Amino acid sequence: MIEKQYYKDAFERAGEERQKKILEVGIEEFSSKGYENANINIIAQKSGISIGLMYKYFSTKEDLFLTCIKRGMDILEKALYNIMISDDKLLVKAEKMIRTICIHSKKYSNYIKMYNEISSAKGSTEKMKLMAEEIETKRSSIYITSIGQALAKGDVRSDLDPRLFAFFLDNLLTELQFSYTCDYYREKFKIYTGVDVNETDDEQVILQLLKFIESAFSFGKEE
Amino acid sequence: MIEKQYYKDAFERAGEERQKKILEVGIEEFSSKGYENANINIIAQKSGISIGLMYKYFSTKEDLFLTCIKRGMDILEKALYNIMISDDKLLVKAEKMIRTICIHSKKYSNYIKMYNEISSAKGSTEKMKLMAEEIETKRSSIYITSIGQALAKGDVRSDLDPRLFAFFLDNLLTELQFSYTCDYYREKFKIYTGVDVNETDDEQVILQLLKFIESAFSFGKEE
Amino acid sequence: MIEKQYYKDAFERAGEERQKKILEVGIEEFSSKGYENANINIIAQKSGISIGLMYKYFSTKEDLFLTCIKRGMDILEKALYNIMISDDKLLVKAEKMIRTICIHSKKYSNYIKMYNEISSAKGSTEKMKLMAEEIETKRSSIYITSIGQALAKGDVRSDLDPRLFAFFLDNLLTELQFSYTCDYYREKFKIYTGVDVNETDDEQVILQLLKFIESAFSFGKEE
Amino acid sequence: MIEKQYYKDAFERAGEERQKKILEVGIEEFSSKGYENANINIIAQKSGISIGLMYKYFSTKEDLFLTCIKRGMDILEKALYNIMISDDKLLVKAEKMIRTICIHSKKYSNYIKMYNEISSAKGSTEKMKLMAEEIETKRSSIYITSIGQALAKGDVRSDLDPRLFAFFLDNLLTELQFSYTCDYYREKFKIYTGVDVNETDDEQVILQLLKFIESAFSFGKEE
DNA sequence: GATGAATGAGGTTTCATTCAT
DNA sequence: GATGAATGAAACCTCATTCAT
Repeated sequence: MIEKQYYKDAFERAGEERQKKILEVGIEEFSSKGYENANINIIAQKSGISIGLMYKYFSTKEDLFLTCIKRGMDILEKALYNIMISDDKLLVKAEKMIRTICIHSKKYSNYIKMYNEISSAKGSTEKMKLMAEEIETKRSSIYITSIGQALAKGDVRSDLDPRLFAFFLDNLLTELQFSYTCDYYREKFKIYTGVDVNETDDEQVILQLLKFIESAFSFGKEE
Repeated sequence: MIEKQYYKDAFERAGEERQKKILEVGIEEFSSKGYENANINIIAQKSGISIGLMYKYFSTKEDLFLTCIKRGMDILEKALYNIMISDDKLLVKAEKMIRTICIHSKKYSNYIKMYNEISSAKGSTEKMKLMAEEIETKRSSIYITSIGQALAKGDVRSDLDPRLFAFFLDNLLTELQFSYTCDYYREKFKIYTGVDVNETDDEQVILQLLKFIESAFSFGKEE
Repeated sequence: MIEKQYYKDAFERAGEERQKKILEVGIEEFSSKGYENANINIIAQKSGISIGLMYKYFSTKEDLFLTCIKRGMDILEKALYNIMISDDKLLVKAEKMIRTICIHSKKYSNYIKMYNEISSAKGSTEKMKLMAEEIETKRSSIYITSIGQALAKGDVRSDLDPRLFAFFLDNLLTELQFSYTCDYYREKFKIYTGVDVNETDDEQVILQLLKFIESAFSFGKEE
Repeated sequence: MIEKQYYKDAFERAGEERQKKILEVGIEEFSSKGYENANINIIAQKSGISIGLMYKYFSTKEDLFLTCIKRGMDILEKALYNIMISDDKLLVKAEKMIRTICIHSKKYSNYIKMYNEISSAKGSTEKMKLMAEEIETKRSSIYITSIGQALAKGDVRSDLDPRLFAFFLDNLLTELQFSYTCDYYREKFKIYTGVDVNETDDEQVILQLLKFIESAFSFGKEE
């Protein structure tokens, strides 16, 4: 995987302050209105730069969007990465990750919303595919590696396919993220559990999800 | 939950042939271009009716969209419902459902794409919420009831929260649907498993997912 | 002046009940939304008839509008006519008329609003001119005749032009009507007098207007 | 009263030439077709600018309309103001004003038509009310102040209410304006006087109106 | 007489992108 | 580097009127 950049060189030469501002404003705009309804002229204006300069930094609206996504994902990924790098057993890692996601989803809800946005973008361009590749490759390697290690140590059942189990694990965590941040998924969460995600008992959710995952990984494992 | 209709009465009076045509064209347009980029004038044109008449049938673009979604979901739901209504044990039901989803996701990919679209719509209006409520209430009741019955019969571990486990189960199946149909999720699937979803061995995916679910439900269960 | 009808013969053959209903609904729609924004389909619907039948009764939206106007004006004109037919002196008549206008403007505000609407219609068609002719000819004859009689009796100053004075009198009364009913004129009234027309002391307005008119007509008159 | 502006800042930055052109074209369009039937695309085109730029100058069609009105009214108001600022007695001022209105109504007929248009606009928005307030407050202060001064000097009868008399005076002059410019009112004028306003003897109209006003103000005045 | 389905031109407004300065 | 004026295609939605039944 190549670390691709979606901005022009000029953006790198811009001050860090300005970079940060543009991305912050962009993330706010894209996450609240969605890609199609976000207005790049307004993003420029709120960032305190001219629209002309904006196009010196990014070739298209899409590139700005992609750069915002990447920034959001990078921050989130770092948090998850630090957890997974530890020596803990898989299930301890899983627990930490779930807890982190509960906390982070609330704190960085805009990032999750953007991730939700991109995950439903139509007309997957080559750039979008690159983006998916970048984000998901990072994540998947964390999961797959961890499961692989656990498998080698005999910590988990031996008949599981590490890639597919990593996939399922990611699916559950991704949906949990959305449930904490995105309108539709929050509504869905409420319908299933009967309570709004804001007033839910996080511990109960975590406990049950851990049970779900734990058994999936441990079932039939030779002691 | 009230069965809400998003079309005007005039649409009901239109011939079945025409209804079908409009919905087909609409679903194709919405699923391929997304809500924002779909063009209602083109839908009318391709359906062989005037734009004026289109607005006699649906008050707004949103209403047409919602009607398309509902149509798609109803068809899919029926298939799932028939499986869940049987006397099979939970895990047998689960297997049948997973298989059905693999098949249906390919056949009715446009419906899934629309479902993906609505699940990331911004500015969730009251109507969108109603839609979510309708779709998810139906689905959740299938899962929750089934798990509840299994619980009563002692077929599954006794310490699980039926609502949350239903939620997790739905999460896994939803993501599987998307993986079979939506660009971003297909890319993601490929990254995790290493193969394109079109060329993957469905049996392997099904087998592994069943293992994942089976253990989650059965772990620690008293024999 | 020819008494022109703007409806088709079929409208005459329709039951009185229906005629009344259509006109009532039309007046409500036109006076509240204005000519351009009024919707003839809605008028038909609210009147309980089909749009097709509506066009059997009236050739165009304009004709329906004109018929509504006429109906409104006829009712109002009758009230004024009865006052003017009396034996009273001009100024007594004037007082009665002013009082009537205050009362009627409130009761039949929709008629006045339509009159205001037509008086600013653009692109004066031949029909509009006919309408103006009909309404204004009736009114003017009342004023001109009355002033003429007063002139003959020596009740008013001899150097006035009865037609122009009738014109000025009508101007004052027309504006008073509007002040009691139409948004813009109400605002204007408030600005000049300092109080909302709804909370104003009608007697003070009447008294002052009478003074204004009385002197205009009587000044320098030989006793 | 606050001097409100209905255009965006960008309009101010546009060259004076362009501003003038847009307003001229707008006034022509609005006054000839009325607000509803005026076409903002055509105004842009005739002004030699793109529709996009038009919307950089004015947020909505309504704002463009309001700006046109204001421009028209400002010019006219200045003319009236200069007359009223003089040392002349009230009746001399009145005569000058009437003469000015006769001349100006012909020269700036489009402005009067727009004023007529706004005075019958339905659904008076907050902006429309502000407009009314601005225009009428200026005018009323001219009349009320002048009458007040005349009252103080004993030039007019002492038992008149200056605000209401100002109101009546304005009513007469407003109707005169309309009679010289607006279709319906012209028709009405013809019906009352028997001659078309274009072929009428202005002097006779002025003379009679002055008589009407003069007596109203002077009647019973202590010599 | 009565219905109401059907038409389609037309108008307001938005916004990504360019380019002269 | 920086500005922001300018473009114009494109989309949603309305409604007077017709006509087959």
